[in-house]
Order: sequence, then structure tokens, then C-alpha cells
Amino acid sequence: MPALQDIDAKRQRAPSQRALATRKRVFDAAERVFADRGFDGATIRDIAAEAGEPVGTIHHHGGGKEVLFHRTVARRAEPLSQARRAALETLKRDGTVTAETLLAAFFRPIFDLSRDDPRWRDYARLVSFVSADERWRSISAACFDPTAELFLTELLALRPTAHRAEVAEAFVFSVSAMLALLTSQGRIAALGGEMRAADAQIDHLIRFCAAGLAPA
Amino acid sequence: MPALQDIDAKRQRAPSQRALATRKRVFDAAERVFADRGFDGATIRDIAAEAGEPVGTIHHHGGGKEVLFHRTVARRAEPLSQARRAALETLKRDGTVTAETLLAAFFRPIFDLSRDDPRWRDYARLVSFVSADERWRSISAACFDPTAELFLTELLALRPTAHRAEVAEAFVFSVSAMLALLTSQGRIAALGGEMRAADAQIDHLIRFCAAGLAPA
DNA sequence: CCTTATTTCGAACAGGTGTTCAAGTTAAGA
DNA sequence: TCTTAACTTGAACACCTGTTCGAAATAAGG
Repeated sequence: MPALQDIDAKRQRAPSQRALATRKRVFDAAERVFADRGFDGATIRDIAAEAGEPVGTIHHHGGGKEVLFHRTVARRAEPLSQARRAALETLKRDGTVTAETLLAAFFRPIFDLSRDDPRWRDYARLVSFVSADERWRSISAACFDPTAELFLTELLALRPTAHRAEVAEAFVFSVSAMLALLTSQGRIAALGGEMRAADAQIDHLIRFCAAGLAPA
Repeated sequence: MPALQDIDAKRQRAPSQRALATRKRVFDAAERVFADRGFDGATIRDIAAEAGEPVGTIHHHGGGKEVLFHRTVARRAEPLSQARRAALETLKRDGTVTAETLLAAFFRPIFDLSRDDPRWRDYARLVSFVSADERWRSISAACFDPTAELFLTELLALRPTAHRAEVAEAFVFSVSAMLALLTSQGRIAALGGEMRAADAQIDHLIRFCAAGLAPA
């Protein structure tokens, strides 16, 4: 995989407002198309059409399909991780760290962001593609593992007798359940009949995983 | 999506042993390649090379890429569902139905089959591609939802006060955790350091989900 | 204001893509 | 044994893929 380096690595002039706006259009379009069709199902021309830009522009700002994919995932990873870390800091400051509050701190930010901005919903679907495929392991390692590590450490402190590997398993189960809630509304609807309110679903997700994380 | 009809719909002669062996080679190869690269990442020529057959043969037995994909998923769905249903029947006969034993009956068959035959590991990864993408909703609806329905009914009987939608959510969380255990060993290893034995992981998965399913 | 780095643009390229097809081979069923 | 349905084979087809590239337009920095 091509290395991901700073998009403005050897630049000699600041980018114009116009260029910045174009770049934003390119990444927003890439996010939508990659979220809809995955890496292999998406084409540069799909993304170009979605962005309303010519194909050359996608390559210019994206740096090639694989780098564009990586950058599209990375773009929202930092804001998301910061929101998660901020929620964690609040817990630690207030001394209210439990399995339930830890999971809430980790899960809630992406649901909160999705409520306000539909682009975060696309991003969530994109992340689920990244998480599902070992091929993108290095992307999740770079974008999400450092913050996951922080939460894992806290969970481990709550269960001093458990092995790290066991807590890591429980954490992966929890994250997969979170992604399922974000992306498998169709399956839930098919099995469950009527749909529940998003808030009820999120509360349920947190209770479900917290119960699983509790000592046996 | 092209309709999936019986592979031997309007046949006038029984297929030869040779043809049957070729067909098996085609589907085994398709299973491996689709599991590795997903639907869009796989190519007919990849599958042909993996099977050691010319491209025309893949199309002859597979019926086109999309139908081949559907048939490849469907091929092992019935044996898997039967194993799950048999385990469920045993529980009901013995009167040992609990959240924990129900989940064990649903989860264990694919892990047991994977232990004996690596092709079931490929199949599990293929199923996780199908489950992750709304595009294949109709495939999981046809192949997996009927049996899921059976287990959902039993889970609902265990929690008479819960709404069906809530139990459906918990079931989807559980299935996603099962698929994560089958496909995300890389992520578990990255977070957890050393790896635990498969049996310990499966027991943990069942305890994790059973705890989440228990009444609040 | 100039200079020129950067961006915009889309035609062109080499190499795939799924699918078709016609000719030759095999073997089921009478 | 004979007929012919079924299978095997790979070349050919039309279209699509990511990427390149050079010329024109834009605007940052002096």
C-alpha cells in the first residue's frame, strides 16, 4: 500500500480557498461513494461524478485511489478520537469510571455526530468496511487502535484479575456490535418488525456490552 | 440482481461425475477467492486460475458472477442451518433452553465445522462480507433469516416482557460479535498481545452475549 | 504589478473486466 | 451401439479501470 504522507508535504505556497473547497468536495464525495460501494466497488469516475469534478482533479487531490481511501478514513478519525478521549477524561476527572460509562464514552460520540450531520453516517459505514477487512488492518491500526488502547487500559483496571487478551476480545465484540447497530438497521428491521428509537437502541447497545464485560 | 434458480433447472440428462467434480472445483475456488477479496475485488479470472479451469467453465457452472456469488453463499447455508436447528431441537427435547445454551447452539456449529475443514473458515469470512453489506440483504434474508427467526422466537420466550425489536437488536449484536471472532483475529491480536485458545474464545463469546441478553 | 506554483481539465493509454460464442470432446440414456 | 445433451475450451468482444500528461486557467507571494 502506498505510504500516506501529509497531503501538503512539499508545498511552497498556501492553497487557495477555491482549491480547499474543491478538495473538500472531493473527500466528501469519496466518503459517500466508498461508504456505499466499498473500496473495490467504488470507481474514481463515480467519485468524480459525485463531486462534480473531472477525473484528473480526484487524482490530484486524492493522490491515487488507495491513498484517497486511506485519507478519507483518516480525515474524520482525529475529531472522532478526540471526542472519545475528551469523554474519557471527563469520566476520570469525575471519578465515574465504570464499564457502562466507559462504553458510553467510546460509543456515544459517533452516534451524536451522526445525528447532526449525515456525512458522519457515511463515515460510520466506511469505518465498518475498514474494520471488516484484514486488508485495511494498517488503517485501523493507525486511526483507531491508539484510542482503543486507552479504553482497553481503563477496562483492564476495572477487572484486575482478567487477562488482557480476554478484555481485548470483549472490546472487539463491543465494537463490532456498535458497527452492527450503525450499519445493520436493515437486518434488525427484518428480524424485529417495528423499529425502536435511536436513543433506545444506543442505550441497549451500552447495556448489552457492559453486561458482557462484567466479571463472570 | 439476477434470480437464483436451481442450478439443474431444465436439465434432460444427469450430470456426469466429471462435470460434478468440475463444478465442485469451481465453487470451492469461488469460495476462497470471494472470501479473500469480496465480491468486487474478486475476478472471474482469479477464480478460474484458483480452480485450474478456463474462464468459460466458471461462467457455465456459475451462471455469471452475481449468481455464482449467491450460489456460493447458498451452498453451505443449508448444512449450517441444519446443524443449528438440530442443536436447537436437542435443547428443547432435553428442556435445557437458556440464553447461554441457545447461543451455544447457534454459534458452535460453524466453529466446529471450521476446526475440521478449512473451507468452512473461508465460508465464514464470506458470510461476514455478506452480512456487512446491505447490498446482499436479500441473500442473508434467504439463507440465514429463517433459522435466525427460530432462535429469536426461543429468546423471546425466555424474556416474555421484552419487545421483539429489542431482542432482535441483541441477536444482531450477538451475530456481529460471532463474525468478529471469526474474522478479526488480527485486531484482537493487535490489542490483546498474546492469543488465547479458540475454545476459550468461543466460551467467552457465548458468556459475553448471554450476559447481554439477560433481563436488565 | 509580475512570476510561477498550483490547480483545473479532459483526452489518451495500457491493461483489465464480465460475458459470449462456436467448435470440439465427453458420456448419459435409449 | 448410437444419438445428442452436456460439457470443455479459449479466443474475441465491448466496455470499464486507474492513471498519466500537457496545456490552459488561477491566484499566492514578492
